[in-house]
Amino acid sequence: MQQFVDVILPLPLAGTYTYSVPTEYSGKVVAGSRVSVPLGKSKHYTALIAKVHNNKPEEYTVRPFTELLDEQPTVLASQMKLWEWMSQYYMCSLGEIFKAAVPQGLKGEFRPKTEQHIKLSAHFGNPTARNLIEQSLSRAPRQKRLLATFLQLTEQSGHIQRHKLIEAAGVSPNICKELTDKGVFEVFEVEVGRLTHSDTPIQPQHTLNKAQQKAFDQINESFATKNVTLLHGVTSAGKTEVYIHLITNAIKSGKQVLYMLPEIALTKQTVERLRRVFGNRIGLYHSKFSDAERVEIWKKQLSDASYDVILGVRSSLFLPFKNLGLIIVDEEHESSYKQQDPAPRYNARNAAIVLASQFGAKTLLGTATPAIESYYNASTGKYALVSLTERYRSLQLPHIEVVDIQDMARRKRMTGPFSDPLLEAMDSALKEKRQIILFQNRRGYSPLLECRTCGWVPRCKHCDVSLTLHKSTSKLTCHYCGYTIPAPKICPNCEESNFVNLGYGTEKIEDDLQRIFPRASIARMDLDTTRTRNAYEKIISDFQQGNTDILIGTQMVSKGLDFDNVSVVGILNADILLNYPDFRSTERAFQLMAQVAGRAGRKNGQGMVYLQTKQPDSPVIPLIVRNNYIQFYETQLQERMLFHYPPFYRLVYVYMKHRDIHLLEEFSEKMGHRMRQIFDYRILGPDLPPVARVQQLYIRKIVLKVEAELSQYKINEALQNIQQELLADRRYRQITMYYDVDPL
DNA sequence: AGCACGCCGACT
DNA sequence: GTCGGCGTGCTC
Repeated sequence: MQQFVDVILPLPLAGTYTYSVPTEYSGKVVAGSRVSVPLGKSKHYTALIAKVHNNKPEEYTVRPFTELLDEQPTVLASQMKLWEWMSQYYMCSLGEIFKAAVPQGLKGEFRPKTEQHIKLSAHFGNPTARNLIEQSLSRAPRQKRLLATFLQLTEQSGHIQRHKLIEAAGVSPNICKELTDKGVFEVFEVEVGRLTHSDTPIQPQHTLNKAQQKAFDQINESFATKNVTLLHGVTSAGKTEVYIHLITNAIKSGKQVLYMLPEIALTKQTVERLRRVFGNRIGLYHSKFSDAERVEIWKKQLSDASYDVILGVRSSLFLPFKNLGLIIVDEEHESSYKQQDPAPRYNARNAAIVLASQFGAKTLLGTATPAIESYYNASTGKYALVSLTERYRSLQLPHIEVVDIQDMARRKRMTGPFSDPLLEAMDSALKEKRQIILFQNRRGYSPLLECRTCGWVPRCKHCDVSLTLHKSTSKLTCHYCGYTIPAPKICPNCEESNFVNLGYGTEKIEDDLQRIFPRASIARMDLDTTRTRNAYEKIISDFQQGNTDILIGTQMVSKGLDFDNVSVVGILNADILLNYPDFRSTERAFQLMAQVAGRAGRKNGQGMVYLQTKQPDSPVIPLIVRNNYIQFYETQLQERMLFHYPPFYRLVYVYMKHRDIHLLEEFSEKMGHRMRQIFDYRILGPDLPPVARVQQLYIRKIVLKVEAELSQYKINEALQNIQQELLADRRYRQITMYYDVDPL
């Protein structure tokens, strides 16, 4: 009988596509195997078989697939089960999950990962191209813009990733093709990534101290009755040691373990600690790994010699497992477990719990500052709760001093962003050869450049935000889309040269500090200084070895770094965190400040934390000072209940994007109206999101708040029906819509 | 996503 | 009339 396969394509297409099975492959195809399929006139893709069947589709002529690429499935049935749950719950296509889950090397046509880059054609010098802009492209504004963007972005390198160029110019890919067809651009492929390996000799594991042993026992006990356990352990309580013992147990009973960490906590330190115990039985999965290595790990997981332990980031939960027994989600409160863009917009912590339950495995969530939702689940008995309150080797918690910077400024006791008490503490720390960490949640030099004469502020031309000055490169950059222009010398509005830098980014803080402490060695850790994996490791190891006295950073400095010699931590401006316009701002501020504070006072006495703020009376401040999580949790829970937020209500954000603001407004109003008919008071908006325009596209957002006990399945179904209904109108076809379920 | 098709405005 | 830019819609 003629066989057919429904396949998932690595494209943002809603459903599956059906191909016939060529006779040579009949009986050999199974779900999870990859096939090469033709699509459209000349394209070929690597697709994944979702289903094998005998039902011939009647509405169109079926084409046969070209080649079966696997003898054995590349994606196991257990993985597909997770994908299906994810696609339903997070309202995204299987294709989008396929794209995110499977390394490029398994999707592409067997060749190593390449990127398409654009350069000017050989006979086109830069001057010729500029000429072209002026003259022959005068009737093609889109192509002109693309070429201008190209010239601007490739001043030094001469080439750029095709995708990035198209995005930066905000044009459709067609425009790029046209310039290529014309012979202005040339496309060439750049290979990316190669793998590395390291070996650490195996050492016996440490024994647990009394408190750790107690927590270990309680966790094992809890697993008898609960599927999920929350380990609430103060910073430096040695949670990792407890994890190691749990992992050892699981391996002994023949099970696999997935140990997840947020990206920035997965440092060399953690890896080496685990390698010392588990040697080659542990596999790493990190987003900065080359694709070749990721393919290798994937294949190893499919083989009989799969790793016992996978230590990895968010996406590691997509790896093949055959016999999963335990998932550990460390720093479970971390927002980086939530993928924001692109789809699938999933929360890896929650998806891990689903994955574990599909295997009949247990999940352990660990953190010093649990997410409100997680602690709520623990207190209602949905999760078990285990506390670890004693710091390892009885380290003292740091003393936190709140500094009112408004009052300090009035009394002339501020030097730029630094208060006198902080400077004095830093001065004596430096004299004692102790180290300092300064935290400022803003990168760049200055978030706002303003003309003193006329008040002009440079703004991104694609997005609805002001540009941040980066002094080291003399450029203004948009932190949303990356749009970059040279910093102006005179104001384009009034032609005066009278700029003032308002606010402080990490770069300016580094600058100012070097002037105050000229002999101190200062390092900065933020997105700009850690573009490559090596740069990141170098900053950390330099600091650890004492080569750096002061480390300035964004939230990167708050995570999983164990430094023994830090005696002073400065939180330069808590107000940026506290004033964030969002229902989670207090939670985030508490978590971040508690984590940053936890970096101080590791050895030799008590550390000091200086918490600078203009709002010393904010109710969350004393809770941070006393490290009182429980009270913080209770006040937050009250607010969440009062204002209908998680964990009592579930949120779904509905986003709509389009180039034409009028069409978008009309559509979003209709959408809001239709949603209200079904969900009534649970609908807010449509509204403008905080950044209402990104890369030439206008954005509107509708918020859906539903009682947590209502059926998530039915809600998603209703939403999708409304979408289908409204997009049936041809005029709205071009509007992009997507959902963010359980947003952060 | 990427490509072909076809509408429409500009210019010989 | 024709050329070419660029939006639209389809791909099993």
